[in-house]
Amino acid sequence: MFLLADCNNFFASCEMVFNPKLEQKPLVILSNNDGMIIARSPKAKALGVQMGDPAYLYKNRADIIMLSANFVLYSDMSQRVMQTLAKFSPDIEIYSIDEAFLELEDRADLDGFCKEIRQTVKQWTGIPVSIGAAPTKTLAKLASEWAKKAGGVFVFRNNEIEERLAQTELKEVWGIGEGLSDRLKRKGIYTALQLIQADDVWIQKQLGVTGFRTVLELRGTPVFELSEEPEKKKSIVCSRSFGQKVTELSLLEEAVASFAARAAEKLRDQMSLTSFLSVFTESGSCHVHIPNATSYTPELITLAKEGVRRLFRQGAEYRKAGVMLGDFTEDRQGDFLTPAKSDKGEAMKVMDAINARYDRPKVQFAAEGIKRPWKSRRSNCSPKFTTSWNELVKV
DNA sequence: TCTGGGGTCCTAGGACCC
DNA sequence: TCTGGGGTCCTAGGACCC
Repeated sequence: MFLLADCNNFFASCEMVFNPKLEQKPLVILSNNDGMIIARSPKAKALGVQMGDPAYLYKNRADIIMLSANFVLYSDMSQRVMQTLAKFSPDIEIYSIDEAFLELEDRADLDGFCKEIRQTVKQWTGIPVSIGAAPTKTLAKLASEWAKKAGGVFVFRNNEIEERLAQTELKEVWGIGEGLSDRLKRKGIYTALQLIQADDVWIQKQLGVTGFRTVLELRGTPVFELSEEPEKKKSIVCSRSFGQKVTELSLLEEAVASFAARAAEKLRDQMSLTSFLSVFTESGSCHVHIPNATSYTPELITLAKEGVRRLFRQGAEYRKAGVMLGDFTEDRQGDFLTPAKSDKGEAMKVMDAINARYDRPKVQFAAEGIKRPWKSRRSNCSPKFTTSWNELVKV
């Protein structure tokens, strides 16, 4: 059986753990730059606040608490939840910041086991989770949604498929988004049950092979396996909206240098080298092939700055920019002109180690800027309760 | 007059996920 | 006036190979 453990209102729940007064209030968490709503507490949902709503819609609502996103806190809390879940099965796939699949043998008391998991996560971390259990990952995803209305746990076996799927709308299904859902509706398919009863060839034609796999899973045939090892990324992006419009080239250079440095950190973290860099703004992009694959921040900063100089137009107002890395390798293909050995890698290791160890100020490159007027707005952010000695929760 | 059959790689765009 | 930041996979079509 596959279990999907899904944290309820995850970002809002993280805030409530350290500030229980928030439990009584409509609470929303804002995206970077405080632009839009990316998480809502139950009370905020009850008021009709939608995911993705722009923040300004609620600016004058004194009853709604709005917090800037505190991703440092959320990812630390996520790790605690995942470590707790891993105690219950060695076969665990961390699917996203707030979801994990577990795979285990079916058992008569599976319902009780799921309740125990839920209880333990709540007690050890403070985070409420919903758990769905089913013979396939796609059905487990559905079950976890039903769990939210069934006391937190829902165990789902093959003999209930028809009955349940008859009441399941297409867009609730993992892998079927709004586009495909609308397309199928126009063909007269409204429920998941109608979909799994359709003709195989027809389904493949409408949904492609990915959609067909989803249908097999809905029928109770496992297709998607648990992937326990996090795959290495094939591309890495770092992009941000600016806190204020940027019109000066020097500031735009600072920003992309800083994005390149963050992307390079992620690249070294998965021990890859990149041979492709792209710089982009709202109005265009500039791609560079890198002959000697690298993860050395200064080289990437240089390329990013060159790229943005080519994109820059005097008089234009820039609201966001980003850097993307791609075409990764693990080994450098040497050439006669590049020294085989250098201390570049060691320098990056030391820098990464210092930055991992200390909260702030971080070691950074001068090119990333000091004052950074382009930084995203984060006007109402909670402390880093669990990761900064200066911001520990006070009791 | 009549003209095959089998591949690969790359890219852009679309769809989806959190 | 104000609206994030990441990722993945698949497909079709073009270009090319023998």
